[in-house]
Amino acid sequence: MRPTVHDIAAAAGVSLATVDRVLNQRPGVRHVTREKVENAIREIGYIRDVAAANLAKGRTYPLVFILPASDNSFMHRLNAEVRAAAARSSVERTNIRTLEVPAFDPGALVKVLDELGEERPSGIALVATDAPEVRDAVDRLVKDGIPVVTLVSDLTGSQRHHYAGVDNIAAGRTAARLLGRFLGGARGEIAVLAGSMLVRDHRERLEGFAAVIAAEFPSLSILPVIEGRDDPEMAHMLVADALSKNSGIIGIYSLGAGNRGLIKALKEKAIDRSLTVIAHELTAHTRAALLDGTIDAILNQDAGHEVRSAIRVLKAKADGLSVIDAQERIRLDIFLQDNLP
Amino acid sequence: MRPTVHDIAAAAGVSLATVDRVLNQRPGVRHVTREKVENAIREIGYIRDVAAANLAKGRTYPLVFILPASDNSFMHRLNAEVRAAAARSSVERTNIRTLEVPAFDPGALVKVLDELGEERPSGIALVATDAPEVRDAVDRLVKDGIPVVTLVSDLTGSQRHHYAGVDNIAAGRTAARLLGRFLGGARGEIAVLAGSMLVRDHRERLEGFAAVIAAEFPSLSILPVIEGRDDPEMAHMLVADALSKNSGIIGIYSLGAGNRGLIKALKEKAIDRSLTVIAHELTAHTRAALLDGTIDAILNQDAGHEVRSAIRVLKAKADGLSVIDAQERIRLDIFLQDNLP
DNA sequence: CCAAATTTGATGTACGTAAATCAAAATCTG
DNA sequence: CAGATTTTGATTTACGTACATCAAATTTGG
Repeated sequence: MRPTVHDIAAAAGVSLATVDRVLNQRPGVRHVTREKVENAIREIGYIRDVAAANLAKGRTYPLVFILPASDNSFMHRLNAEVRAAAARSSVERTNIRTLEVPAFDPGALVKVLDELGEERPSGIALVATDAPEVRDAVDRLVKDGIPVVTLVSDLTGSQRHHYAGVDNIAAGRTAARLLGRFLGGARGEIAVLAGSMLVRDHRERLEGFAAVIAAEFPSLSILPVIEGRDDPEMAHMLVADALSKNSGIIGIYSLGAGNRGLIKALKEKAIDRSLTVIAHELTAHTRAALLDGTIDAILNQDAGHEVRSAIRVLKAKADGLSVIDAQERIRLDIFLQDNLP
Repeated sequence: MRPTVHDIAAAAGVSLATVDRVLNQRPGVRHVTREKVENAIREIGYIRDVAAANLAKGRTYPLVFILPASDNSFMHRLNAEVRAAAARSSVERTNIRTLEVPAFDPGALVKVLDELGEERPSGIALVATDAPEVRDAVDRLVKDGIPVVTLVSDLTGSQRHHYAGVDNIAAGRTAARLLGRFLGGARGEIAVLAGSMLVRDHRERLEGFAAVIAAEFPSLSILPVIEGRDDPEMAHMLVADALSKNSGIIGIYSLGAGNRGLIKALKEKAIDRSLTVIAHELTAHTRAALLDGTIDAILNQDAGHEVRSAIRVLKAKADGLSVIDAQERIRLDIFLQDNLP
């Protein structure tokens, strides 16, 4: 049987009340006594029964998710997953609130973060806009003892407790190797469709992609990045245009959203050409395109896993517990026609 | 606030004791009263607080993992993950026991399963040997109300509650497409190294692999399967032999274990040849081979995820709760040099 | 309609922890 | 050393559920 507070009391030769004072850092315990109790805790290997403690405290974990107000399918998905998690709140003792902030607006994000500093929720998960002032705001929260997890997009050099998202440099590198290998030594040009180079995850994907292409596939050259602002219409126009003008394009890497437009352009302009296409994010559209051969591979991050992981980590940090690292690593999913879920 | 048993009692106009009798299916409640209570439960949306219930019951979940006594790195890994989970037992209220049974021995497995039917643990996870008598033994357990999860290898047509493992047909198909695409239309022969065609997961991988090669890569032909019994020595010998005798081999698919031997053979016999190699299971050896270019891609199933998922599912089933399906889907990991964990 | 059987209610204890109160003991201050 | 202060102990209640006991009410059978 697992040791209880009573066992600590017996082992330390003190009363239950004193044990409680030590465990919950309440005042009124002499230094020597406190140490006696702490030693006993260590010796008998006491671990607080979090379930019982939460029951006694009537504890819930108020968590806040800060998401950008972006109108693309991935953010919708993320939002839906947060709501799904909120629907499990009563079982998980969480109390989840979602705040939407304008995308790419560090000022707005900082404002929200600072307000949350007053409110002191049990944890905060945010899709970070990578700016120094945001980093500082996050560091203030962390210093204040509030668990912070970055979601999907990380924050350079910040003190955030955890990042629940994929390694985007690795994603870009993987895309490059897949594309390069699929093209099998052919010579030609690669078009890259991104949302915006202002977003850190897109920048990182491009960085990884370009590095591997340059180092390992010298017969391929990357055209100037097409920025489609994650917007299907715009992506459609820009890609169609590029395909019309440049007949040397043999591959496309779509590292952001707006793939609906990309696919439309491909179906219009490239039925005769055998383009190799790698895209990010599994949606109804990209899935269909993968199955009909318009797209060759899809790289994906599972929004549901990211949200659930963020919640697990925030709860654990709030209780000062450790997490199972391997469990919280968000993996890059690679989908071909054959392994779609 | 979440409704409690008291709220049910009030809503149904009965006493706490009666609610308790209904909730825990104790006798001595008239049919009409039982229905009144059940309606109240449904109406106010009561959900039992599992943490409090477990506390009151002093409940633990005795779980049994049945693993084959195979001496390959994947099974070692699986074993280690079960032990790691057992180490978390006190926190998770589990009580995990591992039973090793001879591999490929349906009789031994059935015997163990039948004994467990007497013992009635909270749940059983087993690496199934795909045989009718095993299926029947599992179905007996399920009929008896014991939650059963197959792990890594599934059991055809059985009533098991859940399968915690990858879709091996999809894995084989994925391997084929990767290999085919990487080879870019070249003509030649593909060697397949398996453990044994008696194991269901290996058979399925081959089945998927062969289907896609036949359908989509007609320039490739598959050589008769090499059965290395998941043994490095044997794999080494057989692969070296095949490479010596057949200069038409341009690709290799290793769908089982024993990759250490494969890699050794490749380094000895194929330094001059540009073979494309796809292997299963990420180990220290395959990882190194992937990084130095000996292997081109690794397909992997995460043993840790499989074990943790099996435990979550068994606990949920034991409590009659539902699981988050997306969370319990075991994904096929595809690793290239660039996205290794 | 009465006795027997069944159903229901009332109540208490337990699980492991948190939190509060009050009294007793120990320590410190002057 | 008295008195003030700090530290410690003892005890109680609570969280939401499980489970047991005994009494009271209701239903059933004859």
